[in-house]
Amino acid sequence: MEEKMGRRERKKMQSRKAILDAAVEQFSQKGFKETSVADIMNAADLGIGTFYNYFQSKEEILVQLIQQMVTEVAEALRELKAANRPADELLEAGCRITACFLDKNRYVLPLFISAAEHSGLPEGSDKQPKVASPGFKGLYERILREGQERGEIRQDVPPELIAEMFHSIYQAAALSKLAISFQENVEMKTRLILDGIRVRK
Amino acid sequence: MEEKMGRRERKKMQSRKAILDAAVEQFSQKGFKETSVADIMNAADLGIGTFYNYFQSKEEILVQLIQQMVTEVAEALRELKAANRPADELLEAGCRITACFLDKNRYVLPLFISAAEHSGLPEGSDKQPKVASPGFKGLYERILREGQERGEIRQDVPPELIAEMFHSIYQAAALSKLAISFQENVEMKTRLILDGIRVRK
DNA sequence: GACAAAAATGAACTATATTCATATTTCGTG
DNA sequence: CACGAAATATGAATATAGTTCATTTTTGTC
Repeated sequence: MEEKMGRRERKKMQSRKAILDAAVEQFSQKGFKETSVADIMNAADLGIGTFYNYFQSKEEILVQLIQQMVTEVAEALRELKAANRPADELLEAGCRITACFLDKNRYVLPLFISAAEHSGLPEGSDKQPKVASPGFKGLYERILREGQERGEIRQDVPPELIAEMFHSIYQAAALSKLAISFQENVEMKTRLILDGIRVRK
Repeated sequence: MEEKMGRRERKKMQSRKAILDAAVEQFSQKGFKETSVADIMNAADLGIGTFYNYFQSKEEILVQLIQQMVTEVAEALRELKAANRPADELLEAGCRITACFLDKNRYVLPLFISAAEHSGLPEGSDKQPKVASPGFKGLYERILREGQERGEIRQDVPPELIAEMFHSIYQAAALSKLAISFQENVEMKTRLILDGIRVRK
């Protein structure tokens, strides 16, 4: 890989990072819609026009932020999966990892939610950004499928469906107004699902 | 109740309905964000300014639309609940009613989703419209609680949590890209949860 | 130091939500 | 019926924010 990097590229990375950081800060504080591109660029101490040298639109930066976070968590999950543990254990651990990540990075919750917004666009719309979930959902799906192959998970539940369910649990927990913590919320639900899909001995 | 209504009020209702209908049509077709107030009012054959005699903002009309739909479904559920059937049966029927309603009213799905958008706003924001869910979630919660009292539902699962879970299932199904129908999607997940929370005999 | 490529910039452009002063319609009253 | 007041309708004007672009500034090379 390229380890060398001219001053130019380094500077460009710096600006990019400054914009991303400022965006996280502003989005977390005021929400996506209430944050203007001008807000972001002021916080980043850069001219407004500069924004469009790095991102195609205000929406794109949100998508990239989410993408980045999902990748980070998915990476941790993938490592765990390599250890070849039974599916239910993996899923429970996965939920713990995710919850832990979100707990440490409180600011992502509002972003996570803002992402849902874009799904409101009608099917064909070319503006529709393909948001991050495949990374997550695909991984969960594979874990479940392999669990089925090993006879740990019931055969009569479609993995895509359960994966979707796990995903929606995170989404819902992020929005939750309940008194319990994100972690508790997600763990209880996860265990419930696992009880439902585990092959009973 | 007032059954009498002057021509004036009748006309006002007419305009209101025209705007709501036009909004549903336009939102369903182009999505919330892509629909302008002008689009709505053109479709309703009314002046643009008139919109603001009926709704405070473009967001408010979305909230009212959702509110209206949720109320409609919740009403059907409430009737069913009066029949005093066991909780799991009620919940399964509830899911069927909701799925059926959404199937008949395809246009609400995009709206349903657009509603999530507003949850992205930070907590304190006075702009945050309190969206519809309480009607739904509250009802599910009560059904679950009564099921617990009758010993049909496990005591160790907080009803608020399960209610939230059901809610998120609908949300997710609306967004789902899976091949199966909304109805199938929701029914499978519902049965899974029910299996998890029913008291085993 | 001079030239070219890359990056930064903010004024100008565009689109759209919202306001508002005015016009039109409705309806009770003399 | 006529009149005035209250309700409703209206679209031009305003304000805001995303995006473009011609220009300037910075960076790297010879």
